Amino acid sequence: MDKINLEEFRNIDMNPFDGALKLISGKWKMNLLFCLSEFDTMRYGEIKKTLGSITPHVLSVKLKELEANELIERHEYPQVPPKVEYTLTDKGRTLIPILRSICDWGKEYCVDFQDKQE
Amino acid sequence: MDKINLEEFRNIDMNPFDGALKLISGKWKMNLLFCLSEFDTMRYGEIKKTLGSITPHVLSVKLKELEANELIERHEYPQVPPKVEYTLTDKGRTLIPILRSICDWGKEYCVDFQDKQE
DNA sequence: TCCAATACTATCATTTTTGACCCTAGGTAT
DNA sequence: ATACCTAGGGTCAAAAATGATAGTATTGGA
Repeated sequence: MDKINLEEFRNIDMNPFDGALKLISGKWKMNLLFCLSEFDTMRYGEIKKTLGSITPHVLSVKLKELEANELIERHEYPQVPPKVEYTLTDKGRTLIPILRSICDWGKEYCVDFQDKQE
Repeated sequence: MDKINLEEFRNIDMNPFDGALKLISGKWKMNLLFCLSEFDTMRYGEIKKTLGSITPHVLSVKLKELEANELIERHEYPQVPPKVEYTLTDKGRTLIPILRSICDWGKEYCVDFQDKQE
């Protein structure tokens, strides 16, 4: 009787949210962005070293995706051995506050993660 | 000659960042949190409807993960047909600013995603 | 001549994530 | 008696993401 029309009970536009996620979600992507937000310029090898367990393949795939989405830039120096530097673009830099706040949140709520492994 | 020790060129503590990601990354998870941040209380069916393409199985898996991490709470009403409501916990609510800023970022930088499909 | 250095690529293998589909409980309305 | 309602669970299957491993190019130096 007092049944409401469930077809339109309430709605939300997830598009901008999904759109953002499409660019920044996926393993390693946010880590890469965070790295570059902390250290303006990094070479391929430095990133790899900093992330530790990422494989070269995955790293280059992710770097390419981020570059395709214009969040990072690739600067190649014509020398041997090769030297390639990565930086955030202006668009990428607008993510810095978000990345920082995620890190801060982690500091507050995920500190004891390591030690809790029994 | 001027070779530096690459073993310690620079360092960063990714732990809090990774810790945070561990709780909120993965498909659907942020969407769920975002949903619940927009609508304080939602029933299982409402969430499913709002997210559209999520399957019941995946939805319940994700809800459980978020609950296990104390980001959301499950309130079950002893009635038939069943009624279960989900809300953010206090801890989960601390994510709201982050979720909102991601959405805002998406509005600014990912608006034309839909139309650009040719 | 051969090795070192760097930033990758290519080719699989594997893991992780996601989805399809059907099933259940147990009051209520028909 | 029986279909209906909701919030899932169970069991595969499929797809997507990630990983392992080895290899390439170039040039200066031992």
